[in-house]
This record gives sequence, structure tokens and C-alpha cells, in this order.
Amino acid sequence: MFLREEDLREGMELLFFAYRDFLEEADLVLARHKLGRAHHRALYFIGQHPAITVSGLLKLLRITKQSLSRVLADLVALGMIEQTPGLRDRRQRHLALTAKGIEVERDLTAQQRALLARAYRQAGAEAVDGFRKVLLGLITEGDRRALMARRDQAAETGQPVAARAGVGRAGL
Amino acid sequence: MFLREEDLREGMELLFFAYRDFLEEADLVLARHKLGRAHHRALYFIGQHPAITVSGLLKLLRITKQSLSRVLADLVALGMIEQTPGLRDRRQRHLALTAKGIEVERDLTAQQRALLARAYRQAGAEAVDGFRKVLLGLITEGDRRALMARRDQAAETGQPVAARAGVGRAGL
DNA sequence: CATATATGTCAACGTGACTGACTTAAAATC
DNA sequence: GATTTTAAGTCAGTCACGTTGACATATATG
Repeated sequence: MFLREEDLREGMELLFFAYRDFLEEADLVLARHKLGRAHHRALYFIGQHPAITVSGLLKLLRITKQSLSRVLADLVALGMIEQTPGLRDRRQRHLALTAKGIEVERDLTAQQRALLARAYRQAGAEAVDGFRKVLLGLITEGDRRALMARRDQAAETGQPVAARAGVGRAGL
Repeated sequence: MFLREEDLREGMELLFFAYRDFLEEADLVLARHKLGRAHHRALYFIGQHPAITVSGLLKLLRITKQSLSRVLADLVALGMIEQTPGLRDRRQRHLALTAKGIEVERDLTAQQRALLARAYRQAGAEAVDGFRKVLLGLITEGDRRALMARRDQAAETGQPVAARAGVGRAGL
């Protein structure tokens, strides 16, 4: 396989611009809700991993607990997430979206999902497969497990994770 | 084409994790050089667009001139970039990497290029094509032109842009 | 000559990350 | 049962990097 530096730099720029334009979709909605990107990330992952613990979320986001605690405090104050003590281990706080949290989360990703769906359709199923393969190759071992958790969870019940989480239902 | 919400969310997470892990490669080097991500971006794009003007760079980066000016001041002070007044329009400042700038830029992207090259090889040529197609579909009109400029420039001379810019030469 | 443009600068501010130190409650281990 | 580890939270200070707004200067353009 022929890999000129030029080709690699093109790939880097594709990632840069695509990621930026992808985030921009959500930024507009975030501004409406007076939330920041950090809130979006927290809402998203709590939605995808209902009953996740604080430390679990910390591992996904790879930020410090001091950073996360401010975000969670905001979201609790806004009535978007709920914390329930663990039954087995009462030190843990299990996080979940409230009805309002689910609504805001869907609102935040709606445009992003539409954009990605359009890109997927334009590119075709084979291209999507390549897209996934390359990105997966960029992801480090630790994060790859986070993604696999999604898939395993979906496999367990035969249901999409999102649907089980109460964030999905609509099916695009 | 079958697009479940679950599939779209997987794509979003792939982007999130891949982009984060990809940046992490450069962050380690940035820390060694005591530079931030903003410096990296400036060095990169100046390297790819030699003699770019300040306003040209502003359009690529989509930040304010106040933000950029601090970064450029740092890079000038560190001897990594040079500013030369425009000949045709003497208000303009054309930016270019110095020898030191080229060296640092190569150092910053070396690991990233290696990682992307590995991902490309593992995934195969067809997958790379799909990767490019999907990302291009995520990119907005304005940014798409920035990317096309790369390609057109390369086509003009039959040489990779990077090589003409003095940043490329090595070929992967 | 008047106006628009390219660049730079001063000041203030916001977000979201960081380190470091310390607390509390509960679980786990010796 | 006492000790240690773990999960979570808090207080305080800092930093990188983006923002808005106001203004200054040189040069180009009508």
C-alpha cells in the first residue's frame, strides 16, 4: 500500500475539519440551552450507559473528578440527571438521565445524527465500513473496550443500547 | 441503507475516541516543547500553506485574530515562524516556518502520521477510501474548499504540497 | 480625499481543563 | 475490630485558549 506523506496529511486534515464541523452542529444547540461541551459529553455518555457510576464516567471522559463534579452539579441542578446510591456499594452514585435530560440529549445530538446519516448515505455502506475500520485502528486499547462494551451490551439483549437506555426508541 | 440510531451513535463515538486518541499522540510532544494545541495547529497550517497571510490562517482556523496573535507572537519569539510583508500588498504579513519551525512541526506530527499510517495499512486501501468519503461528507462547503486547495496545489506541480512547502520530503 | 482593508493591541471575561490538599463514608482486608 | 483502601466530594489556585469590544496604524482602493 502506497502511503505518501501527502496522503497522510490529507487524512489528518479530513479528521480535523470533519470533527470541527461535526461539533459545530451541537454547539448551536448547546448555546440555546446555555450548556457547554462538557455538559454535552456527560449527558451523552450517561445516556448511553445508564446507571454508570461517577468513576466509570471519569474513565470514559478521561478528565479529573474536579472537572466532572462541576458539570454534574450543573446537570443535577437543572434537573437533567439523577444520582442514586448504589445498592451493593453504597459509596457509589449511579447516574441516569431524567426525562428532561433525555429530551435535551436527543436535542443535542439530533442534528449530529442527521449529518452523520447523510454522510453515511452519500458514501454508501461499503464506505461506512471503511470509515469504521480506520477509526477503530486509531483508537487505543482502553477506549476500544469502551466501544466494545456498547456492542456487547446490545448483543446481550438483542436490543440497541440506546433503546434500552430510554434514549433511543425513535430509530433515527 | 439501514441506519439504526444505534449505528449512528457508534459512529459518533468512533469519531470522539479516535480524535481524542489521535490528539494525544501530539500532546506528549507538545508538552516537551512547552507548546499548546493552538501552536500545533498554527505550525501545521503554516507548514501546509507557506506564505499564507494572517487573514488566510484566520479563515482556516476559524478563531479570532486576538487568539491567533498570541500564538503567532509566541512562535515568532521562539524562532519557529517568520513574517514577511507582502510585496503586492504591504499590509499583509506572509507567514512561513523557519528551519526550526519545520523541525518542530515534523516532530509534532511524526507520531500522528505513524499512527494514521498504521490504521490505514491495517484497514486496507478500500477502507481508506471509505474513510475519506464519509469524512468529506461531514465537512461543510467552506472547509471543503480548504481541502481542495491542497489537492489543486498538488496537482498544479505534480508534487505533494508538503514537499513544496519544505515540510514533506521524506515520503511518509 | 475618503473609505475600506489587513493587521495589531489593550482589556476583560468564560469554559473547561489541571494540580494539590483534604474530608467523609463505606467497603475490604488484615 | 482495627486498619487500609476505595468512591465520591470539596476548596483553592492555575492555565490554555477561546470570546467580545474598543481602538490604532498603515496601506490600498474608489
